[in-house]
Amino acid sequence: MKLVKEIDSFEPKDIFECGQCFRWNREENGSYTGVFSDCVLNVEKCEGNIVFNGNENVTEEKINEYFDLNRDYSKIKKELSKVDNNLLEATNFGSGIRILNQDLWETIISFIISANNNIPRIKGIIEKISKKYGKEIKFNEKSYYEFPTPKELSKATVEDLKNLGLGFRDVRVYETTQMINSKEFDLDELYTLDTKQAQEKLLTLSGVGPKVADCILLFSTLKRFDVFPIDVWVRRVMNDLYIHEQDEKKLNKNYIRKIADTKFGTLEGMAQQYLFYWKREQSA
DNA sequence: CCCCAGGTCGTCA
DNA sequence: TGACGACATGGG
Repeated sequence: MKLVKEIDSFEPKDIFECGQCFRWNREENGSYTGVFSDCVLNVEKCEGNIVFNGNENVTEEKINEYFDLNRDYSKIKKELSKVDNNLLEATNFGSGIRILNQDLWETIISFIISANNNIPRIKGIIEKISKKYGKEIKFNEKSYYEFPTPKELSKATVEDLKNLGLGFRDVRVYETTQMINSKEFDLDELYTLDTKQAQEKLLTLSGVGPKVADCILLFSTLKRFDVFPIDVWVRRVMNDLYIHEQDEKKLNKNYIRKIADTKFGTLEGMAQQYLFYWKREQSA
């Protein structure tokens, strides 16, 4: 299928390289190709329009949902840019960011793998998992692979996972997969909980701590903006911009979170993403 | 050889 | 609670 849309606040590079997703890759012409659910899709910006080119499973409805097209990002940026000059600059820099509605299960496993890891390697591991345990999809003569279902991934032993290069995360991915596949952990229940409760429930999964839980809440279909994932980059940018005191407070996550709460309010998750992308691209 | 990467977990005070 | 080291792997 092919679809052309005029969309405000939509820049492929900003969306796919702001750290929220791991299955999108840049093509030579600057477009991006990726896989979500059973869809393979190429996204390109041409003279202000967004061109979507995908396999037969892609529909406009799925695109609207996945790319969060029913949300007014101009309004969010306007709101955040009123906070201070830092956010003004950060939202201008990443003005084409949209927070994707990614599959909850896939997001959980992806961010467990992200722990103490770097983005290129995270992408490589997820690709290997998909290739080995997910269904093949053909698109333009090439093979792509769906991210495996819990049932499909539950066939992987700890040893299998280790061989894919997961490092010390092999046991955690294994245990969490078993918990979800057996329904001991109910994914659907998360949607019924408020953010705080959902956070606590996510923490019961193996390999999910505060940072990973917040990323899951922010980047999946759970879509909570009232979280503030703190990793090394966010800590760095928050220290640089807002904390000019002793080293003790600089290292304190709760202190950073409190500043984020009071400054950014219920949009703190969005603020985090603009700041993360801004800071990381600058030092790249 | 070092250090680092979208941290979590177990342990110990 | 809060600090601290271990934990695999690959790239710079």
